[in-house]
Amino acid sequence: MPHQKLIERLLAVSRLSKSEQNALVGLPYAVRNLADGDIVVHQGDRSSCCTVLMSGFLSRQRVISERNQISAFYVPGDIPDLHSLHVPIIDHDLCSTGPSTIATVSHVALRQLLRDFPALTYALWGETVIQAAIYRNWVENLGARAALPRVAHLLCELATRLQQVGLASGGRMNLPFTQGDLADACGLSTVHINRTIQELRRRRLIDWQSQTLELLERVELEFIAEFNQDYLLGRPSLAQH
Amino acid sequence: MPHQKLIERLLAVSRLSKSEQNALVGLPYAVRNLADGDIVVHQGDRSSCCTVLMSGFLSRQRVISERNQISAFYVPGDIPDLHSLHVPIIDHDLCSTGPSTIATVSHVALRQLLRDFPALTYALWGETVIQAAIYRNWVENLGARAALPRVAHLLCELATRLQQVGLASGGRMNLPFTQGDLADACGLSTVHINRTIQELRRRRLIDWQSQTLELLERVELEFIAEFNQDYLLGRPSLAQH
DNA sequence: CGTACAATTGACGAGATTCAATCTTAGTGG
DNA sequence: CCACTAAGATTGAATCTCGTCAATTGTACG
Repeated sequence: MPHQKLIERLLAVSRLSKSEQNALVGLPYAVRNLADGDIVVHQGDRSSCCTVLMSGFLSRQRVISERNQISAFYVPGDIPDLHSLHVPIIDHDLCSTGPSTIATVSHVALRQLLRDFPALTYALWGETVIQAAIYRNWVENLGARAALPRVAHLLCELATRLQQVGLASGGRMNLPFTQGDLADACGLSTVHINRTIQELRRRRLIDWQSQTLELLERVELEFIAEFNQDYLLGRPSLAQH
Repeated sequence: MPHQKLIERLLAVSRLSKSEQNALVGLPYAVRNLADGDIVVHQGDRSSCCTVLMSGFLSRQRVISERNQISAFYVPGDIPDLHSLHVPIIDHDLCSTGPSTIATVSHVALRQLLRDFPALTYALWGETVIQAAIYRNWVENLGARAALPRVAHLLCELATRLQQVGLASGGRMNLPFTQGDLADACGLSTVHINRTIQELRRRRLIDWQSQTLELLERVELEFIAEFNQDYLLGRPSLAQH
């Protein structure tokens, strides 16, 4: 399987031996470049391979009540359709937000790998556990937070995930999202997202221009968002106590 | 591990050999009875065992922005804290809604079992995949649907999950939830939940009294909710084509 | 330099919240 | 068996957050 970012992520979450890492690296894969808006997998497709995001961003989206709802963003190192190994019918569009690069690995090859290295099964299960925790936090975000803390929470999450794979330092990151994308993810209208972002700017909490987002007052922002990064760390045990 | 409902669920999702089923059944466990409102696991606890819900309902909840947000309901056969095997620090309260019975299985015993029967690792991973799909649907529900379809969708989901374990037939089920519980799950106020339920009653879509919910016009209700049960089935492949 | 798309702004409306009161129901003790 | 109590369900009124509509401005790209 490709790419150091995935290995980085998995190592952050699980302990993998050198041979397991090598087996991952040795997986056959195909690389594909995507442009903004390209759809990787369509809703209804039957999938026979998994996708590893190598660079850029993907989003999972589906039209609900005539509204395009984004239910997940993916950053490099993520495997957005890992679940297709269990449930091959895809029920969302997976699409590139900004240009991106992906690698695809066939289910067949992946299953063989997991048979040979059971610890990898466990490690990938751990990936699913973290993805579930992210969804859970989105549920809370959409269910309980007003617009400002809701947007703040999403930005904190993205910043932390990008940091984990070395794509954000000092709170600065490249983010090719439009305000419409944010609106679709936060369950708000573009108009209201616009006003919310302006408010975040006015309070000097963020700086966002020409696809570069900078979190200016990280502590204050995380306070407003009630953000706690523990759910993104596979091993909070190391961060605690 | 205890209980036929879990086996039923796992069999619905994965193929398990007799010996694997027997190994599951043979796991040592402790049974506990809970009263309404009892907390199984507290936010912040370090968990050393997993919980299998045998009867009744559990809910996962946490206070977000001074609001109690429920991010999941669990029905018999579910393992609400399966993820604690990977991330032992629990970041939500898990509490009994109505009386319930649970069985606890130590992580140690479970890990040993998974070492002996790799197929069970895969099967439990599949459980996590389904739980993630449920979260994803909640994200969409909270992000995109107005109150009426939102409540309808939740009721359809619960009915389907209860059906899977034989606890709902003909759309009738025992449901010990208060309107406040629904409100916490749907991200709405109790007042608005009340009005929404009245509207569902007025349209003769549901009948709900003395803890018994009946879905009267299932097709119509699912249409309003845009509900599709595929995400709850581990093997949509069998339901399709 | 025009075109298309994203961002911004203002005015208005609707869905949902809040507050507060009342009604209903189930459980309790006398 | 019934009054008493507490929790849940219901109702009305006022309010507010956020959505919709529609127009305008800004910006990247050919």
